[in-house]
Amino acid sequence: MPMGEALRRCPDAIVVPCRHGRYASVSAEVFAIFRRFTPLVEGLSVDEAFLDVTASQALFGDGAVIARQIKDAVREETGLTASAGVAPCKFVAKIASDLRKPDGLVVVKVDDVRAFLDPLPMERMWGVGPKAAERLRAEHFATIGDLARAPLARLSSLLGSWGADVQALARGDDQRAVVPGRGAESIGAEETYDQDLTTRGEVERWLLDQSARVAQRLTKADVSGRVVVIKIKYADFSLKTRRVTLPESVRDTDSIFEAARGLLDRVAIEGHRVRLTGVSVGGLHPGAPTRGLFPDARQDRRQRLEAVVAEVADRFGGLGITRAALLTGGRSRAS
DNA sequence: TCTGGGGTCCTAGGACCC
DNA sequence: TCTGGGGTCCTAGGACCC
Repeated sequence: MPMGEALRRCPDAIVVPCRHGRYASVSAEVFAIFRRFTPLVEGLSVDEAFLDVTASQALFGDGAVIARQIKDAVREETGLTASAGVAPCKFVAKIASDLRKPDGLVVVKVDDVRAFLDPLPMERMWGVGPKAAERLRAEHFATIGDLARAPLARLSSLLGSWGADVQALARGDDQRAVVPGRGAESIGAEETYDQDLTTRGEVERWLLDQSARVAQRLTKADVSGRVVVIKIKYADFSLKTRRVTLPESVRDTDSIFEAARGLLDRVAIEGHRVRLTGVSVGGLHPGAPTRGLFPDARQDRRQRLEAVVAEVADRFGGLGITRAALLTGGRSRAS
């Protein structure tokens, strides 16, 4: 729930700030442990990854042995428990790892895949969320086995072109390879406000703040992007997104904010109650922008300014340096 | 119960070009 | 001058995941 609501209900609550930097560094330690066993590590999120250990078994033992070693190393070196699933394909491994959290280890051998999947509720499947589950349930589907056995035409009429993929997965047929080193495809910042924003000025101030944070993260990750997206959620939770593809990629606060402000002309603000705003940059590629929207000298200064701001934030936490426009008379964040 | 913040992927329609 | 198919890019929205 929004922090404001939590504190209303629980005025004596102790609020502990998130430590994203800490989570990132522990995540790096854990991923480094994974890479001791195979270079084929595909990160899924900060705390989850696929490992292809097919070629590592001669060195370390079979999948179950490797999973045990990784769990032990993670516990010894970071103090964290980890859950693992060992299976012939990604889809089954993912389900297996979810089954006995925390500190679980579930092994599914090739010949046991169908027997393992069949009785599980279909909601266990990756990609079957509340909406799809509701539709399937109405047609009396309940387990993954039901999906595996259904006439394909029936699944296709319910799920469209996705039906065939779902059935293949339900039968344990997943040919997808483990693809290491996939970087982020977009980087964004957003906030839900404790009190709705009602004026364009307030919304712009937050978009500037969010643009600055995105610029910092882009700079730190050494990537730039051409697509700028804004997100506006109203008090009734309806959502609007507007995006623009720029002629050149960007990564500095001013360029991102200028694009965001332009997009703001295309959504209604005055007279509406805005509960959330967000800015993100996609279409990412490695490195600084090759050519900027501004003359070189100016672009160059912006780049250097952005690098310094990122470094200060890195050393002192949060926005060590910020813009004067962000310091005056605004409303506080919900969390 | 009403709803964090960070993402990914897919679809459908429109513009544009050859 | 009109028509059509195919490809690509862009945009908005939705479902889903951690």
